[in-house]
Amino acid sequence: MAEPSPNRVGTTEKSLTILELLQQEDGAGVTEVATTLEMSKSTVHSHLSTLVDCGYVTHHDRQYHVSTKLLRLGGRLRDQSPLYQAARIEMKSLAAETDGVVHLFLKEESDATMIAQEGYYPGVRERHLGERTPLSESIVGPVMLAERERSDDGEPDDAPEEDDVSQVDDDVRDRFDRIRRRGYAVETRSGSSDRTFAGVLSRQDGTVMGALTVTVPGDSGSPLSAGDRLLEAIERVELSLTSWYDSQATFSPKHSWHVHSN
Amino acid sequence: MAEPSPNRVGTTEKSLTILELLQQEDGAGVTEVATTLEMSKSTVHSHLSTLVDCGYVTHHDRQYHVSTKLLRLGGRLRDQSPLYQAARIEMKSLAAETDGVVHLFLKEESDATMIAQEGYYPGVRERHLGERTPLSESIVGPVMLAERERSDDGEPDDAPEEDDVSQVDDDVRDRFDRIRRRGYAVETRSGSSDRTFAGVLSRQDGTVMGALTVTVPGDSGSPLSAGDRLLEAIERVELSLTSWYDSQATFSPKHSWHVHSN
DNA sequence: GAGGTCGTTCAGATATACTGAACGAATTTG
DNA sequence: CAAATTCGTTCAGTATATCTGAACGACCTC
Repeated sequence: MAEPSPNRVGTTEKSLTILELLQQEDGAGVTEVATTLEMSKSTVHSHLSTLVDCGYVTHHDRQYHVSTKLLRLGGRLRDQSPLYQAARIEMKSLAAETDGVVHLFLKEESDATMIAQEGYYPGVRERHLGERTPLSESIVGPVMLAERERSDDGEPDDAPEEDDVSQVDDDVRDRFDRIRRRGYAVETRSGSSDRTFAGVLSRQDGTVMGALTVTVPGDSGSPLSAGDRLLEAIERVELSLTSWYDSQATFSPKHSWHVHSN
Repeated sequence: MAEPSPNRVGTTEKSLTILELLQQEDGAGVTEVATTLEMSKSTVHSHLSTLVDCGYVTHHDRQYHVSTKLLRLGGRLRDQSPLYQAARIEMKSLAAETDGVVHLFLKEESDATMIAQEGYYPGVRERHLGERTPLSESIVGPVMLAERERSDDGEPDDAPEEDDVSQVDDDVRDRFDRIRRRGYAVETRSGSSDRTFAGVLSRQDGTVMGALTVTVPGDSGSPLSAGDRLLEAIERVELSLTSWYDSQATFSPKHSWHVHSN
């Protein structure tokens, strides 16, 4: 919490800490925040009043809750992203045809963030909106890493960065080979009969933008059709995505949308 | 912007203003923010560094963007809400059976906030996640106001509050009567053949929690089935909702979830 | 290669955020 | 029903941390 703070910061950090505490506890009073964060009551009151005035916190009945403004700001970030716009239609049809749950992930550095969900059935693995999981822990990780290796084969491009893919053992490498040949990865969670199919979304130049997954219950129809259907959806999303980028590039070459090409 | 600020605030307000500017412009540089908000470049740099350290802003390639942390915080607020949990299953089935788009609204004071969407088809009215519209402008407004009037008839309950329903003309009153008798409202937007059916979600005691809407294309099947199907879904959601509140009330009578009973 | 723009850093001066105590109100205890 | 406690809020003073302005280095443009 009390970082060495290489840059110059201070008051805002406290306000945001309070905000996140309200999120975790979902709702708290002044003294509760003050004792938890070891701050003066009056200080907490000032910060909370500020957050209320700015619309980030509500103040009903002596309890402070985070408001829906965070959802609104984050939602517009998502809605404006070309990845979401390109995937929207396919997510709907993919979920409808497979009768499963479709998740859209956005690649951020070495993590994958879930930004959209379509479909639902009781008992399905709960993924939270905006949930950020490291690539090494999620199923989208292997498929992204495998895809990256493939593009690296084509052209050395940039530096290999900070990832331990260079020294993978043969076991993992074999798995990557399978994923690469098939185009998607399959995961069967322990304790559940659900199967999750995950494929990567990348641009024409090979940069990975995100991933698309579809989870179907174990007792659903043909097990292979979901994977094939996923590949079709991915192909269409990538097509729409590249066409969007082309139209943007020729129009206004200002700033490309989140091209963390590193 | 420079409000009279009845309370004591200051630095945090500036940081949040910068954050919202980054959201609107989707991404900006230091000088762009400084000139827009009439602040010193070094000041803006400090605030942006703070936001980056806290994870609310990313800093790739000389451009500052809002990160997905806002979506994550807002998403957890939504996922934990009993309204969303109760409506999840019904939203899916309602969207699937009507082949339309289902929106879930949360009532906040005199506004309705869209917190979840299920289904999609090209050309449908775009509602943004977290979008907050006054009750007077949206279709969910009349249905909520009509429902409130009905509950007011039953028991005077609280004070009539600040709303101009008391002096509505007969035209509006007739519309309310129709909505009350049917249970939902229908809206046909100009320039589109889509029809939106909106119904209110309320607890057993009559307090309005939110609204559920389903929008179907004009050329879809039977026009009435969507409304009937909506009523079924609402009934089930309200059932699940009240049972959730009962289990919570008997378990821990600490703080009820967002009971803006006023 | 020169001019301009942009991001970043640094030290000083000013403003302002933090502390502590006290008040009123709501809630719980006896 | 009354007393005591808890909680939220307000207020003035002090010390802190924020803001300013200029200067440096990097990047892009002409």
